[in-house]
Amino acid sequence: MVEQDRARGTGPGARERRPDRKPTMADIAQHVGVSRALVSIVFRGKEGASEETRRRIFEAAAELGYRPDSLARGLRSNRTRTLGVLFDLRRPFEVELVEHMYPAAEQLGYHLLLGAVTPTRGQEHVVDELLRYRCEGLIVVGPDLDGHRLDAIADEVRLVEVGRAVTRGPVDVVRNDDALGTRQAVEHLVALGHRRITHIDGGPNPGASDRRAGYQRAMTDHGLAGEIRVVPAGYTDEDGAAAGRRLLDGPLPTAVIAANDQAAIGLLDVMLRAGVRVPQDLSVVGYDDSRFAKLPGIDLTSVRQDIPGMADFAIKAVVERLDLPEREPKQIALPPQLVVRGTTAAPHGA
Amino acid sequence: MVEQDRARGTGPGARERRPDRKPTMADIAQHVGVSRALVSIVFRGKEGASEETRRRIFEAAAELGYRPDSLARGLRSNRTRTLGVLFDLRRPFEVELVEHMYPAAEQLGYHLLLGAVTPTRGQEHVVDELLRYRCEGLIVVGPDLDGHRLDAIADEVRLVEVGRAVTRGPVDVVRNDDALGTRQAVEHLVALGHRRITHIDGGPNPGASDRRAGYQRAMTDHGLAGEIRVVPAGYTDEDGAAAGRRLLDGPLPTAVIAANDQAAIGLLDVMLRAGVRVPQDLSVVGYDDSRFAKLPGIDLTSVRQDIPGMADFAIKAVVERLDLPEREPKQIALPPQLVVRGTTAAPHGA
DNA sequence: TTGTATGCGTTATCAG
DNA sequence: CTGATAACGCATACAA
Repeated sequence: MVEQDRARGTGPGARERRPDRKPTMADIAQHVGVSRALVSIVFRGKEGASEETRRRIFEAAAELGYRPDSLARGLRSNRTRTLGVLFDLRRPFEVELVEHMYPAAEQLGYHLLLGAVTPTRGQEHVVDELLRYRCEGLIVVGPDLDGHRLDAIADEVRLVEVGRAVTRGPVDVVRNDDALGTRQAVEHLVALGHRRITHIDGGPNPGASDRRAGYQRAMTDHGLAGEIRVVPAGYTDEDGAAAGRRLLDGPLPTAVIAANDQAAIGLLDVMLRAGVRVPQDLSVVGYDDSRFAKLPGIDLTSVRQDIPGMADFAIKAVVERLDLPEREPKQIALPPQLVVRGTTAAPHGA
Repeated sequence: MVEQDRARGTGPGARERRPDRKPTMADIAQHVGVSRALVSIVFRGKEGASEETRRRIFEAAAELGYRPDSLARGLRSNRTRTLGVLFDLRRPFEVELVEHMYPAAEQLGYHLLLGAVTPTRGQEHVVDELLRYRCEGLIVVGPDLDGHRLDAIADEVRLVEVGRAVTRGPVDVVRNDDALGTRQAVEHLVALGHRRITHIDGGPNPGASDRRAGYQRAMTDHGLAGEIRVVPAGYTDEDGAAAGRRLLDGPLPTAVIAANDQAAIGLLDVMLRAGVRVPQDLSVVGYDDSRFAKLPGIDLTSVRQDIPGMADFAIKAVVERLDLPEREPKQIALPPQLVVRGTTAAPHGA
């Protein structure tokens, strides 16, 4: 019932101009006058073909517009050299992480297959899609799945988790040392002379509990256990703004450390509207060093995660486990770095 | 004779626990006790299998952890139902566009294959990669390639350009009506009572010339041709800040329309530092309605592009050209929408 | 250095 | 509904 036989010059007429069929290895073999196998050898860069033959084959390929077929190649060789990356397109942090994975993968001879989680596509769906393409490793950024589900996946494919560990299985984990980040913030403020430093908490969000713990331990280590204050909030502007309003009800601290930049910005806005000067009356530190932090007019002191380092580790970990089947999974927490900008200064009394 | 020889439990030992090989259709056919062809029919959702059989097959697939192989499927059927999307990971606008393409593609039964352009991967490279995976259509967001190169690509695959047209070939183009956006901004300001409205130009960047032209025509249409002022700038904070400093040298206009949000923010910062109150002394309009515009403390009136509409059009266009081979390529410019926030108000004298 | 034969997992067609 | 058979484009041992 496929009645549309669109005869594109089927007859004996000339058909050199536009090949209506994608050229294959057979076409270029015939064009050059060698066997298909030899063409395969040349395209894989294996030895077994003379320099002259290589040249002629590449020439013919360029002329005919030939391009190796990834599907056929992966199917036949049972080796796709592809790594799936699961991440959330709406999170700039994750997008930036992915961007840095490319050079690392390329250098090791692997391709990246992007699996974007969006409001319409859950993690399950994306993992399934990636696995259908036979990716050999999977890098899951900010996993939301429960541990059991990821355990099952780790059974089929090498797995790396970025951001947090949700699995007990043979899985590499790379994350930011969140606690160290807030510790650096505390130490920066203490060095400036602050003592009354309040933490705007991130609630149940990823990394938030470590950031809080880091704050608390650092305060304690500096003899400021008595000054510890934690205001419950979250990771949004609105959370930060609400925390700011609560802060305004009582005597202000001289500095706050927010669980992330968004919350810091919401708080900043409330403070400025209330006539609180930053950094003269109040120092503010964010977390993530997002693009917002760098904006003129915000210029927020913030904690930067080592994104290139995390991307690099994730790629190398999965490739190593692919190459060395018995390598033990590793877990690592990379140190962040405090970026000092205009929202922190010595407190009034100092 | 090729049918039965892949005996799973060949040896006498039990090895049911962990299949060390990825299950295939043959495995699940054998498990259920039907033919492989029938399993194929069921997984393709074609008619020819009883309800009962379907159920048993899906059950067995779930039990064995079977997943259809996209590589083999695409290779054999010569139909991947995959659309390649070329975009720049570092541009939030493009990322958001891609996010909105998913539901549209899914609904039409197509998959998206993401081809991210990064500092280490040029457009050429990405196009090549996408084509190797046999995607049937290609959506190029913000094309940088020269026309000739894209013409050649349009020859191999259905092509849609988003953002601007660089090709003369059979290509669909969807873009924002940039001129209409600045016209809306002008009309908003005129309605508020402004007459001295200056444009902060976007230089050679995409869309900038249309935005400038829209401003000029709208001013003229409102009898304000004599008030037209264009300050050369660009798309960055710094460009906007420099333009702001130039503005401060002379008598200020009552309103400015920046070529994009970034420039508006840079200008905003310079103005606020110089003691110019916004919107009391100066109204400011941005373009793009980026995440920055929505930030508390910025709250920028801005022109929002119809991102879902553009994504939708792009997907539908490429799918239509796939299904209806003779459909003529379309070009369309979608109307943007002005989002009024806190940086615009009536001028002093009004 | 080059050619031959086989199969990867699937779709697709055909006759039973 | 079954079972056999032929591709799809390529990789890869093995023969020449």
